[in-house]
Amino acid sequence: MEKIRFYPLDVTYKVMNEKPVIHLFGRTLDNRQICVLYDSFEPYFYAIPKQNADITNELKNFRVTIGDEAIAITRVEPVKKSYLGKNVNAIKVFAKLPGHVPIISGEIKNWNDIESVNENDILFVRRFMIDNGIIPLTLYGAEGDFTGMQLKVPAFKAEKIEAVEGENFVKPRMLAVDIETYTPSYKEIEPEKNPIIMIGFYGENFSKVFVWKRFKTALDYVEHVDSEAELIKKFKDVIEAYKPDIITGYFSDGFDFPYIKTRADKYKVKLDLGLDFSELRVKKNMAVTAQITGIIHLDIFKFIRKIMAGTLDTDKYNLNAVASEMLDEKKNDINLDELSKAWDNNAENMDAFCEYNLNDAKLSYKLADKLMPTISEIVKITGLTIYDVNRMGFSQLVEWYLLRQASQFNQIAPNKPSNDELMRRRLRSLKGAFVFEPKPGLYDNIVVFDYRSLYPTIISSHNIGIGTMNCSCCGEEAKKVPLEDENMWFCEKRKGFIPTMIEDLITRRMRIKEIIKDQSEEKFAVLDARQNSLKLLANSFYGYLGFYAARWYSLECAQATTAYGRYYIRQVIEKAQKDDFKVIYSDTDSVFLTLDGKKEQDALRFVEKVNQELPGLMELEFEGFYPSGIFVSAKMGDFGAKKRYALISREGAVKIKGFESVRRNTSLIAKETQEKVFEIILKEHDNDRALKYVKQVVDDLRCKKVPLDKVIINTQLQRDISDYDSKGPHVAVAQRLKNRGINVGPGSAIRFVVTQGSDIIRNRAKLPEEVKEKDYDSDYYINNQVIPAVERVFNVLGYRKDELLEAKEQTKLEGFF
DNA sequence: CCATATCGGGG
DNA sequence: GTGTACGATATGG
Repeated sequence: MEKIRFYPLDVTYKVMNEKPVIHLFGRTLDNRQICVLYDSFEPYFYAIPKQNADITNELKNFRVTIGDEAIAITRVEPVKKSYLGKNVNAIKVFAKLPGHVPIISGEIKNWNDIESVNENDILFVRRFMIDNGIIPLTLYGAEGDFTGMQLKVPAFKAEKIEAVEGENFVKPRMLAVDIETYTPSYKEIEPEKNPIIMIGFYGENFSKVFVWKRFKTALDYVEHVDSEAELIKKFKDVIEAYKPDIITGYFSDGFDFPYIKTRADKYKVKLDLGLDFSELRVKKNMAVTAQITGIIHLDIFKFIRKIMAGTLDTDKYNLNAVASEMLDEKKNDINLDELSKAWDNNAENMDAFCEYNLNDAKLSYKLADKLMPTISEIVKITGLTIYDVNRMGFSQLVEWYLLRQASQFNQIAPNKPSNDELMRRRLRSLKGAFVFEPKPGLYDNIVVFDYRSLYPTIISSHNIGIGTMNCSCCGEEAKKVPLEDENMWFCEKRKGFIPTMIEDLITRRMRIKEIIKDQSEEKFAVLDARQNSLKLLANSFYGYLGFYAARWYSLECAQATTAYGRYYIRQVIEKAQKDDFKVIYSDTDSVFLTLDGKKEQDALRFVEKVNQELPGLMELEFEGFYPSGIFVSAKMGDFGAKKRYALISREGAVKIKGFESVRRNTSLIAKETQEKVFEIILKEHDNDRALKYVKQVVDDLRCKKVPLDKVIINTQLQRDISDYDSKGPHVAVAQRLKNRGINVGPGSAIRFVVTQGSDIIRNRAKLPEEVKEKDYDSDYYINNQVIPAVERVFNVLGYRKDELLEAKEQTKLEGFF
């Protein structure tokens, strides 16, 4: 027997000799790839019999024949478990193969003596990982022997696998991939029809771009091959030679890998990239995914959109926007429409496209590298593989965290809802947070308080969970949830499963926050990623409880959470008003007030006072002081709209919330004007100067001083031109493109400028290329773009719309004389 | 107005 | 693979 130590990265199983064999692909402590095999884990699920029913004999004798295969229960084991707050005598039902579990459980779940069948849909590999405490990226020791099994990496058959002390695996070997395809302007992307032109790779000390035509190039990383089939073979060779743990790309689940697969199939090139020689698997069901056995495919776009979206400012998740914000780097500025032209034209002037291709791969690599600490921490908290974490949303991450913990806490997990139940749940809604509408206006000396992790701390502090709701042990004695029309309470004697889990996440995070300050830069990054992941997960619990497809769904619990939320925020408002602060706005967990002559110190003391009376982990925080802020009305009425304000910090940073300043169908000039107006009003408190600024822009538009590129409006066709009934300007432009023989379809980006004239707008919408510099319609841009963007702000300040439009003061005319 | 359909990312 | 996304926005009835 030999001993090895290794880090699992990707886990699968395979049926061999009628036995499921777990394959743990990973790296050994001395950094070699390995596959650890384990064949002693049995598939099982739970059956909960009705009270006093003894079904062990029936289960033992159970047989079903599917095709010519006889399927039986291999053995049963009585177990004492907890299920939704109650103790139950359950039966662990074992099967020979994972595939037998849904068959057996499906057959027996309707038996009269069976209350329910549980955990019958937990994937075998995940079941194995939970039951054996396997967490990817952490160190394990295995005892066993190397076998002669044919894999691309050494195979080690383990008799025993156990966690051992040691550093975590932090530097997976990563390779980023990006392809460019032949796609003429305004044509759709068609993998069946159009070839891949080039494939770019970026890794550690590795930059390559392969192209299948020959041309002169000054770039040393460009390599030529003779056909697209060769190119695809090269793709396989590079991956096999580089031996990455992770292959990453941007939207590679949905684009690069499916495209490569389609082209490979066309040429009958086998993409047996898996470490077990299995082929790249592209599954085109609901969401397209691409998977390679033993190598983690990380689609970094998916992770960013699903998990990081809330922490980013951008509301577009294309590579350029995301890289700009996260890396402060951009995509190369080229016109991709020209690529296909250059390709047809003897592959001349290709260098810029090769650079573009490599840069995209590089950006994906850098994004994946930057997010690796966060991904790794989510892996360690949930125990899922990187591949799985990459493809799950918050509710699934919470669910798998709970599933793993449930097993540790001897809980049987509730089932996923049936379709009927799903429909019923979807129809239910809950009362949300409390909002104190702001009175529109400009305010000075603003202080903002907010509850730190309001909902998580409520769930923990008030013991909110399914098993603790309306318990008989406390009954009417317990403190009631502040709901008007319902009598609800949570146990005050024993802590529930859900609140225990969330409390654990919150306290773990608090401990990290305490020690994080005096760490080296490297340690800080890891700890910061960990505390952030803990926060992300804790913050998802409330949403999870109210999520219709959740196993631990409980709208009652979600309702109790928001009820307490409303209660506590109202408390702050009332107490602040009693202490003579002026409350101007409040939403969910934050309160904005003005000092009204008092000092910042008074506000700090107020927070302390409130905190003394809060239960458990709940805490009100002093978020900040702002010398000035403006709250704006959504409609033109007297009441402010929620979540629409702009604040300026002491340092002069303007924080804009809730204004559609970056809308797709807005021209640059409208966006710019809005931003500048906020800046002038908040920084200089000079409304007249802000007004003058707008008048100047209006004036510049009238005199055509605003350059053409600031009046271009970007839109995207949503469907086929013929399918539009009402033809907006962008549809009219698309129609004209089509008439010219250019194939525009859904997804085509249409840029246009509204030009002068007396015709209806859609007939005056032109392509920017067709418009001369000063040929745009000033009135359209003034009245439909710039004025609407700033109108609300000026409304609040007591200006009327027509004042914005009045001509600039006569000073301007002096030039005429 | 509410219900249903499509889109996102990618070239 | 003991599986199947999701939330926003645009259009249609």
